[in-house]
Amino acid sequence: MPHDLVADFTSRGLIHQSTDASALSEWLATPGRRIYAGFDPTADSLHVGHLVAIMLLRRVAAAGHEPIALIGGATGMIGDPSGRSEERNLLSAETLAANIAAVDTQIRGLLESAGQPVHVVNNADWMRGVGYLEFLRDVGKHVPLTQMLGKDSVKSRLDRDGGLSYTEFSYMLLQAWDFVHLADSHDCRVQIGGSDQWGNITAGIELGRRLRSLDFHGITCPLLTKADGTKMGKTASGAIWLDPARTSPYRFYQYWINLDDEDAQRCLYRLTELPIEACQELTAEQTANPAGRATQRRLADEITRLVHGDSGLEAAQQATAVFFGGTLESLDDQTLGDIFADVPSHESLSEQLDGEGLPLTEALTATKLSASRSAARRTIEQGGAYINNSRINDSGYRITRADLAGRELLVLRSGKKSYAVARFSQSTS
RNA sequence: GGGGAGUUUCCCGAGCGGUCAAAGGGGUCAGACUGUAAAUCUGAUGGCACUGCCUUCGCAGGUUCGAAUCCUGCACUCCCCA
Repeated sequence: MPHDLVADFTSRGLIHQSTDASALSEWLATPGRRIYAGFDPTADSLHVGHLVAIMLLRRVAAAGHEPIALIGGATGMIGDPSGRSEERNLLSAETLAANIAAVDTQIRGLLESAGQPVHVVNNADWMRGVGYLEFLRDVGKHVPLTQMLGKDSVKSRLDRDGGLSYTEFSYMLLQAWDFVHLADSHDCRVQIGGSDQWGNITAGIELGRRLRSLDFHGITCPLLTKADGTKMGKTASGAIWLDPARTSPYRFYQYWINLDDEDAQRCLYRLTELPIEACQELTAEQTANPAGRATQRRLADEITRLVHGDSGLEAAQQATAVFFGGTLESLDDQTLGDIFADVPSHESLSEQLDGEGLPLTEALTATKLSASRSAARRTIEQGGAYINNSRINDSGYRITRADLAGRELLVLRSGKKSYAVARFSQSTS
């Protein structure tokens, strides 16, 4: 099923800039070409923003080529100024090592099912032994300053008050050298990345020409942004992570379900492996019946399955079905218990329900549904608080055993879509 | 080295001795309308034992019945002249 990679990218709106298209197509006409994209280990998990690059590499594999995922163990020590308005904080060596290990595992998990050999490399492995003088002579000598100063990433930062440090300024040299190194070690000639990587990629292309007399190619894809201009995957409460310990499958799934129509449609093309025709059908269905949210549902299904597997998707769907499915009448502890771990939840002792009961404000803050008791009180007074989906208007309300949905669980809700399950277990002491 | 401007609640930004938990905007949260959408409208937005109390206006002191507002010192930021 290999197909034309460039055509595939183009039809999905994945090309922002690229080097000479005909030369690129010619190179890619032979199956098994190695193509790389880089990931800097800035945290111990990838997040939604990295998903585009991951999907690009999966498409590379689907097109019969071999993806190389480069983890920036070396470059991560420096910090890429691209797309950044401020100097980055340097990470400690220990943090970095932990991040690299975690990201390595994630990337393999996401790419190995794509059906081609996957190469995961760490540029620290080849940068570590390189001395400063050696690097300046072998690499720096071949990069004109005018070229470096001309990069948008550098220019925009120089225009700002903060400027940028020599360290960050040098970043592109490292990435350029990575490209040359991968050409040497893996015969890799193509680098792909987000549109903010264009400057770094072309730096590598230039270096390849000077040092090896080779033609390198590059493709960047548009940075995934939402219709309102903000970055994809950013919410008020932080990034949406791929690590289930940071962002539960349920939250992850809900993120996609909640996208507005326009964003969901774009993501369908760019972040799923559904054939173009299927995408078109879904968007048509969406237009015909907006309330069905066909695009959002399919998008959430596809991405959640890829990242969290069938079991993660199932858990997310189950929780969604229970919370958004209408009545909560038929709730039993079994069903809720399964959801318990996946949504913000809280466990406390059932004794709290005896006597006067547990203040609802207390329960809302304990489940993180409200930031403070004042906030909880406000939510209740404004009509945003629910127990088992019935609205509670009394900010002095106390939860008692009568409120339990099953034997020991009940569902709290704040606003339209924030749910939490509270469990009241018997004291063990 | 000299001269000037600044540091306010999540962010921007008013305030220049009491009526200041501090205008306005943004963001966020809740409500209405909807489709778990967008847009729009409404309300809320430091904490708590909430008609009250406590903590906040760079940091540390001081003046005053009373300070975000005045004085002193310190830290950091920016601008101009060298």
